[in-house]
Amino acid sequence: MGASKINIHSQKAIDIAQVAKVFAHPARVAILEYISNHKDCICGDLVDEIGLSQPTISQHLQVINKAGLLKGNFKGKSLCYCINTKRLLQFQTIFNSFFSQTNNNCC
Amino acid sequence: MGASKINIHSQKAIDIAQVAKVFAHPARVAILEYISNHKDCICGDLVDEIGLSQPTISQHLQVINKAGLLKGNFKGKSLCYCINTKRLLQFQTIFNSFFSQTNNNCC
DNA sequence: TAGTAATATTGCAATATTACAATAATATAT
DNA sequence: ATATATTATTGTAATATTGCAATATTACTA
Repeated sequence: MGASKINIHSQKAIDIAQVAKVFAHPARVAILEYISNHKDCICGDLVDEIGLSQPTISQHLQVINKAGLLKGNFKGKSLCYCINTKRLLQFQTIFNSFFSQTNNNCC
Repeated sequence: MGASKINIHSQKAIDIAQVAKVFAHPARVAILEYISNHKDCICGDLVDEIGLSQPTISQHLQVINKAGLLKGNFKGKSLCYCINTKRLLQFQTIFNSFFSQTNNNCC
């Protein structure tokens, strides 16, 4: 019982849900916005900017990264988080195809 | 402490996250697809189609409904669930504006 | 007004997510 | 190599989500 009975769903539905989950938390939305608005890639101050602790930010970054949305130098002192533009476009495509397929009206 | 520290985020980020949450579960994606693919609005067999119990489907429908994505006759025997096209388009607009704003590349 | 057929609500259990303190790991500079 | 500055990981607690059984509600019909 309980949560997560995902094995009964189609792969397509699972994929869409997984993409949506990345954006399903305000912190991750804010992180993505901040990164994209700072071309100098000084991303260490996400903690100050967003107001969550460093481990929490790191966790959210991991979620974003696992979804393939990050690019850059991930290690050391002068690291650099950037948006993976190609992947983001894929996400947009997935969403828009879902939207256009769903945009019927029967009543 | 623990979860939900949403008061620190911008309204915009919260809005996007809330929209995303609707699509962040395969069952809800499947429900939306099923409804949109059945113009006759015979939606009572969502339970059989998706493989979750009636209360669970009802809960997911409630989430979708609270987001404003449903239209139709919600009560009685011959009810009818339909997609609220206008609202869905709003969702699409919100997502696409987020995508286009975020689609930078600094590396 | 019962009876029927459908969805909604409630209560509860299991899992997932979120958040942070403490610690570990990594790369740079001295 | 050691110190420093940064991010990642681990452990733990709290909240949120998911799912179903049991029950309530709702509208239609005879």
